[in-house]
Amino acid sequence: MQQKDDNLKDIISHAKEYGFVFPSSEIYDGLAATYDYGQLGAELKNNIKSYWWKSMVQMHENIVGIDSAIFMHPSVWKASGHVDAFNDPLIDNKDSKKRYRADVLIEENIEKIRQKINKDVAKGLKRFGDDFDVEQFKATNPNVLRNQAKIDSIEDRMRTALNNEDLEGVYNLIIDLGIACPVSGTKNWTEVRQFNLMFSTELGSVSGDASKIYLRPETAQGIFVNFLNVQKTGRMKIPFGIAQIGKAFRNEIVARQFIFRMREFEQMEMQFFVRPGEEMKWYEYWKEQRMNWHKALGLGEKNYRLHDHIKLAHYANAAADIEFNFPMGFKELEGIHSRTDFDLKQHQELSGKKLQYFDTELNENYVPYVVETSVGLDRMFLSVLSSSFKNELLEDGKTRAVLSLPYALAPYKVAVMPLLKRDGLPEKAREVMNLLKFDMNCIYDEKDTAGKRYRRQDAIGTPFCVMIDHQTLEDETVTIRNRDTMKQDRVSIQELNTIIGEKVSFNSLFK
RNA sequence: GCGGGCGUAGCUCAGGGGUAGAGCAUCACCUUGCCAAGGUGAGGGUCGUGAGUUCGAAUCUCAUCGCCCGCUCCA
Repeated sequence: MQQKDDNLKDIISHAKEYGFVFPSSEIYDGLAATYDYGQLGAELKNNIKSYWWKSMVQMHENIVGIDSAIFMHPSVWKASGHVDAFNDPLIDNKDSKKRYRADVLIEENIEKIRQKINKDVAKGLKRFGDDFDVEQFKATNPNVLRNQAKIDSIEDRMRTALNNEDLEGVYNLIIDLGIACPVSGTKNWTEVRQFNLMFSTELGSVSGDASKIYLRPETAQGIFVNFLNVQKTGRMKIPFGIAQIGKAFRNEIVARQFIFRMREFEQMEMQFFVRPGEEMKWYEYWKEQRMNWHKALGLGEKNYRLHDHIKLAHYANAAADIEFNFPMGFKELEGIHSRTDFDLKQHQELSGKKLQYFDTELNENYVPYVVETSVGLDRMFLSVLSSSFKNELLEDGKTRAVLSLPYALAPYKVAVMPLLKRDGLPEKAREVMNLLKFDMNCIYDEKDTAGKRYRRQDAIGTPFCVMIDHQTLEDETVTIRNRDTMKQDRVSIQELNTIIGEKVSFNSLFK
């Protein structure tokens, strides 16, 4: 484990040193768990997006892509369940260091009082036997009445406080009830704090409740609200999918572990609309497809595993994670969920608009079921980076830092370099670079010794280095050096585009 | 929020009361010429911030801020 943590540290500093990922706002001491992608990170990230987009959208006739807004109508999040389900008042016990949901603590207290009533009822039953009228007893017994009044008053105070978002009121209620921590037994509480999953902001220039809107906590809803738009304008026939890449925001209580869990992150999602009753078939189909997609990258098959969820979210009837062996251990990389017709039905209800599909084969209308695939782009980035980063021990006892990125994902595909900074070699190198730069991202480097330059390219994952030497001037050939084998071949300049182009193309991944 | 760790040059760190150092990196020149770390020179730091103690604080005290790790939450 120690080894693994150190490994993550090395990756973080390597990422910073070479311009992949910087801590955000670093000159102001940074902002917790927020990161910026640098010049090479942006290239790598874009390449990952391309890999996903090409394989999901362009290679499936029945999947199209959209790009919806981050701001959405507030009702969207009521419909999706996000407003109600993720809005918890939390409180900490200072002695046990345990954190509780404040409303749950109060509920438990109420439950205790309810038990007292039940005890009294049980006593009555024992004493009077079959003649005992439970309802009448509850309505008249002073003990029961007193306890019931207590419950009513607590529930009333709690409801009022929660509805008014009066956190102090919730705190006072806990204190007044004398609730103690089950672990430490003390009543030494922190204040009650609200943890909202969603970030909110004000739309328009006048602040007020009416203009409060949220930053989307998932991109999926942008797809659901456009279901009909896309289906009709694209004349889509079920089964079909809508894909999207975009940012989402979640106010995680702890956002940690580099770019693995951030409050601002990017998702690559596809919602696949299917006939009711066929969802499990497609769920299995996409589980397999998505796993194959990951494995095609060649980061190591043993680094992936499938984890089926036992506890399901409120909208799902089946769910699985594709987990990756990150430096911190196996963690979720992609989720595949059978979301049923929950979302479309909810939107249909709240919007009052029919969100249905007329199936000409069945000759009937229905709300489609949905199978979702959702990859964390930043997690994908980390999986690629962490599994590619190596400190190799070479035969001569020296070490080299190398990023063995999949060729298609590498920020630069080729580095062009003159062996010497004179004799017309730099000019010739520029010529070669001009030949290649329209087809692939190139970098030019003439500083330092050849070996040093090779190492620099290894460290940023550039698959190929083309060296222009004196022989080049005579016969138009160059050496091309491979990042992984460190072997060189001499080839003619004319062949370069084909030779390199073939190897760095996405096609090799799709086959 | 709690607990722990850490803030000195771009990076890795040394220095623990007398006014800031090394290696690497950067830049220039020389040398070499296909797998990093040859030579010479140069630039670069109000030692996280603020207060206190002291003749004097990077160094001691207190506070504060930030980052990292762990715990609580997680679609």
